Amino acid sequence: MSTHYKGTKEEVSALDCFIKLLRASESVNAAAVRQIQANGLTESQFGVLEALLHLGTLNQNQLAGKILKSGGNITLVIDNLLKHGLVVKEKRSDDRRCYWISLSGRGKELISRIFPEHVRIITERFAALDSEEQKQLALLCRKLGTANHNQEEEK
Amino acid sequence: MSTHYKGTKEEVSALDCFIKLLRASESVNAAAVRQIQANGLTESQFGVLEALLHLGTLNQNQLAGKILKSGGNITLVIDNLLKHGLVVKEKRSDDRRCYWISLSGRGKELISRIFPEHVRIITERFAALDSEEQKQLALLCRKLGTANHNQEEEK
DNA sequence: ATTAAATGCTTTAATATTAAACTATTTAAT
DNA sequence: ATTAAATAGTTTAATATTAAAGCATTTAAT
Repeated sequence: MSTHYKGTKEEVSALDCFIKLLRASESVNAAAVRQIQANGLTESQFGVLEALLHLGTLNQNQLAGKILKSGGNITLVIDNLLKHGLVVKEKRSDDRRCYWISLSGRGKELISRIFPEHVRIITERFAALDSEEQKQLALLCRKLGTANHNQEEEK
Repeated sequence: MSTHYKGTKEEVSALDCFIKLLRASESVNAAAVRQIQANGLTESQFGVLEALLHLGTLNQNQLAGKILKSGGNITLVIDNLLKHGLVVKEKRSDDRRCYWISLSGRGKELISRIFPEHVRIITERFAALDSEEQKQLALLCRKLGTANHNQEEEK
């Protein structure tokens, strides 16, 4: 995480790139998180509501995958959303190990109101890059993400 | 955070780019975190040790800035590093509000051993991009981060 | 010199997160 | 049909994180 490290050309380049990647994503994300918290939600709660809005009813396992959190954590996140009356949890009849999680009326109202604002904030931040640059950035990130994903699988 | 959102061209492009940026940095970071944890450190502890290795003695405030965590949190992180005998904490004589935090012998030995491996892991992941692509990615990220940084200041 | 504000750090309380052990249920193998 | 393995979710214990309030010290204003 430093620009002071003496290594090979490849290492210096990769490390430098990594730091800038982290900083950029942290920086944009910070703006998003501020808005999310201003609306009384945690990042995880927002992630769950957003997934339910755009993908419809899901079970907890699927939600855990979507927001990259552990199963145990999802139990608590859903629990808190239930307390706030933002989601509905129903035991499935066809597989009684699972629950259907979906948006309540209030939940749908909330996330439908917040999400466009969320998009606006992200879009504002990305205005620093023109359309072509965004396309390039997305491509490079995908290349990096995909390559890494494959490496995970190999193990 | 969805590819299902119907918005303007700008919004769809920004959102898509944002998701890929997040995924890419999460993906590379995950590999780094695995190694850090395998060595019995938390991400924050690693960040502090790394800062001390490359920047020398710092006070807690400076460390908080480096690893982007709250002051209260640094107190605990340093405390835990002290317990493991990896850092040294000395009250400054010229400003008795501050402490000098520096690496202990063991701490220096540990981070000096771990860091090159850390670099190797990052470099491996970034091998998915050639030198020119890395330069482009770094540039785009810097542009994004810098722009955002400015927006923070404005408020 | 005195006082007010700022700074550096700690403590506390609330919340989030994970890993691991656990229960209940379903699927697959024989 | 019985049993073993896999899957979905919960609980628990340990740790991390933050925000806010507090203490000690330094700096700046008068």
